[in-house]
Amino acid sequence: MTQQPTCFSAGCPNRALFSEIADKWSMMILHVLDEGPQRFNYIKRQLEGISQKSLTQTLRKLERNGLVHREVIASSPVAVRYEITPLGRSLQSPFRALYRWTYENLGAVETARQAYDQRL
Amino acid sequence: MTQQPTCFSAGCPNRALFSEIADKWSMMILHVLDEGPQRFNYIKRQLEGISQKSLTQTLRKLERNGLVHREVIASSPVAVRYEITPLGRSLQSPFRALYRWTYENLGAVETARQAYDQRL
DNA sequence: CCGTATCCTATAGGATACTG
DNA sequence: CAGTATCCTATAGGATACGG
Repeated sequence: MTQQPTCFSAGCPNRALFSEIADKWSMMILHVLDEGPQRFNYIKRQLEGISQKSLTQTLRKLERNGLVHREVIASSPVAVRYEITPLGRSLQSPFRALYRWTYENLGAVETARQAYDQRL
Repeated sequence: MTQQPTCFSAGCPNRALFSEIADKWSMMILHVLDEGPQRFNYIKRQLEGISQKSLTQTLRKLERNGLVHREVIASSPVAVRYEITPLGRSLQSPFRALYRWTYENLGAVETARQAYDQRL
């Protein structure tokens, strides 16, 4: 254990939380909601390739973890607003740092892949 | 598309790279290798709960993406050294930022979960 | 010691159909 | 519109056995 607290044990709640949080859809949804509150189908249209089921599941997970607020507006037909919470907002900068890394280093990674694949 | 480049299309290589990179085991392996080059079974002992198969797969993926260097030392029995590359090192700070977030906000997340679960 | 090969199971997640 | 319910498949990943 170093002074920077890290945790490798199987039952570690941080490890579990990391697994829940660091997935593609969560990151993309929070990014969409960063612009402002949005409705279910608007989010769905932004995320090419997501199924309705996956979107619902991911939104529920985000809501349960306190990263997104869900508000039902009683109209006909019903409308639902999803809004990022302050806690969710605080997760943006780590996410952006990771995204920026992929953006800046994609070329290096692809070069490495070609080198690896040609050594076969 | 905002000025901060992000990409939501299904075929986006950044999106794929993010999915490959942002997993629990990759993050933990890079952290272990941050101390210095290590051997297969040492890494395995650090990561409670990982199977040999998963460790091999993840190490290969890291190697292919240029984040880890694998060196076979011809002895008997054979030894293998895994070493983090400069590219791998550059990924550490985004990872640490994400880990730090889980560490600092675990309490808030757990509170949110209790509130959510009691509204049923 | 460091794997590969095989089998097996659990889970994620797409497609589709239906509802308040 | 915003889901829920069901089915179905693909993939991840553990357990085990064996090999260089």
